[in-house]
Amino acid sequence: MTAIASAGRTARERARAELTREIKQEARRQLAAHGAQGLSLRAVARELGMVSSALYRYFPSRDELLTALIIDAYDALGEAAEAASAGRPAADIRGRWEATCHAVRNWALAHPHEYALIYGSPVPGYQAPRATVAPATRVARVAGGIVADAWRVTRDADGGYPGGGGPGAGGADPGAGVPESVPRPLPPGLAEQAAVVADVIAPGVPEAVIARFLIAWTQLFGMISFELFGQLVGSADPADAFFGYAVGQMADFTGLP
Amino acid sequence: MTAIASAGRTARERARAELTREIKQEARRQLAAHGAQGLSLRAVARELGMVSSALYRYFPSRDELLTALIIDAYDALGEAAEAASAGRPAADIRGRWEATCHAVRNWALAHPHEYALIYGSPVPGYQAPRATVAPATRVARVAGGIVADAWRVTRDADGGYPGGGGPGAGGADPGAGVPESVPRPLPPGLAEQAAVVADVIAPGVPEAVIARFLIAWTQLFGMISFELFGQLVGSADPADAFFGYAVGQMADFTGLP
DNA sequence: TGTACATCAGTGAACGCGCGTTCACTGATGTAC
DNA sequence: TGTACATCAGTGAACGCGCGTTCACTGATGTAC
Repeated sequence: MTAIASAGRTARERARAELTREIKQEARRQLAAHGAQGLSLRAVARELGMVSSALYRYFPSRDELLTALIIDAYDALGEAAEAASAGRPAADIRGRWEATCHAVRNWALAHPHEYALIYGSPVPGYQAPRATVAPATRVARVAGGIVADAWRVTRDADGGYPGGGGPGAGGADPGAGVPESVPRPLPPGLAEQAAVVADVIAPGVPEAVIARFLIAWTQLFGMISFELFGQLVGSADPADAFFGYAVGQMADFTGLP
Repeated sequence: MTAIASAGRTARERARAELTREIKQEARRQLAAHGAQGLSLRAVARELGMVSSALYRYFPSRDELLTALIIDAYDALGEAAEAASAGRPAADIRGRWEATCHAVRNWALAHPHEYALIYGSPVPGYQAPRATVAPATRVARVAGGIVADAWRVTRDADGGYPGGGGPGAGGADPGAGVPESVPRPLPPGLAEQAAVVADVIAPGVPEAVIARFLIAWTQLFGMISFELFGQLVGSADPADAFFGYAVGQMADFTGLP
């Protein structure tokens, strides 16, 4: 019985860590059954065989418990995306993009209520605290990294990145031909916003590419939300084929090699 | 005092219609304040100066009231889209598309909680009845009509609709060039689903075009949801410029002239 | 190593609140003759 | 046109339920000497 230097040193600390985990786990179950608004401290306590007031030793209020669940959800999604991207060779840019998109969808399908918690309608009366901002960007960072790599590769190859003739580019090109390839100049405010996004998530990538990436990104989550929330019933449901197709199309659209 | 043949004939009927309207109106206010789960019959009655049991003369249960609100929301959104599209000349296809997209966004911004009610996370424990299906398709019908018109125009002009060389087309074209214009073959299930969508919403339009339209459509709602639910904070917020840009890009992508 | 004290987890009762729905009722409005 | 009866809107009390949070408490665990 050597003293194992585990995470929680004393028995108290270990018990506390474990119960904290169990509370969140049970809360997640409740989330799945009754939604965020239906998450009840009393029900969680009941299920764990505790008295409701005991939970206040672990979370100072219901909202703090919700916050913990939100942060965990963002982290789990971010981790899934990171693993998916890392599972492909760094040079396989399109493979990383597709794997990441599918990982996001798969996580959402596997944890629909946690997905709804972070990407669905906000819980009325609940204001997400600052602590949730950082974990929220984690998944976008994965995608941004892929776009940044794509940009570097394409530029080094021939500088022929569509609509991205350099930072701030995307000037009017009246060229005819296939409509969807007409580059449009970025409207005033968007270029600045895209520059900020690039700084945070994909340094060095021109604004025009970031703008297209944002379009692809909102498409991805719009598609997943539609699938999850039942909006595709009667059209692209089941959504597997549509999803795979859209992911490829949006990779093209963003200009991934 | 001639007998005015108004909608409700007797005084009772008129009073009933009016109160029904007032109840829904007050319920909408509650929705905005506390979300769908926080909608309370008692609170609605209280606000109207009635006793809670009186509401049961108008709606047999809380869920029926929710259903009425959902149907009204779909109808209001559909009507806004129809008006926007009809406000442009029929031949101005891109103008109709952009007006429709902006109308959807503007309605969502003006009625965020009603938008959340129909496009946000589903209310747990509430199962939308069949009666909500038809109104739900109304807004999509507007967009489908525009795509159908676009298809007719482009085909009659030169048959050069991108990726749409006829129904069921979209075959592999290995052409190099700008990445986002590479037509990809539709995966197995998607072509059939797209054909069904075409039948309902945009008759005669080839599957490949419908598939792109579905991508544009999910992008539109993904973007609006991100804006409304606070997911764009730190990137494309405020979203006006991004929205306008994306609408144009997705019109290109769908192949609108 | 053993004792005295401080810290902490969990209890059980209580506060004050709101909810959806049912039911027997009163009184006003509408209808048939 | 006037009366008798049926329909319907709204009342008020009640049922049975669940919720978040506070508080004084007991007893176990940890720490300092």
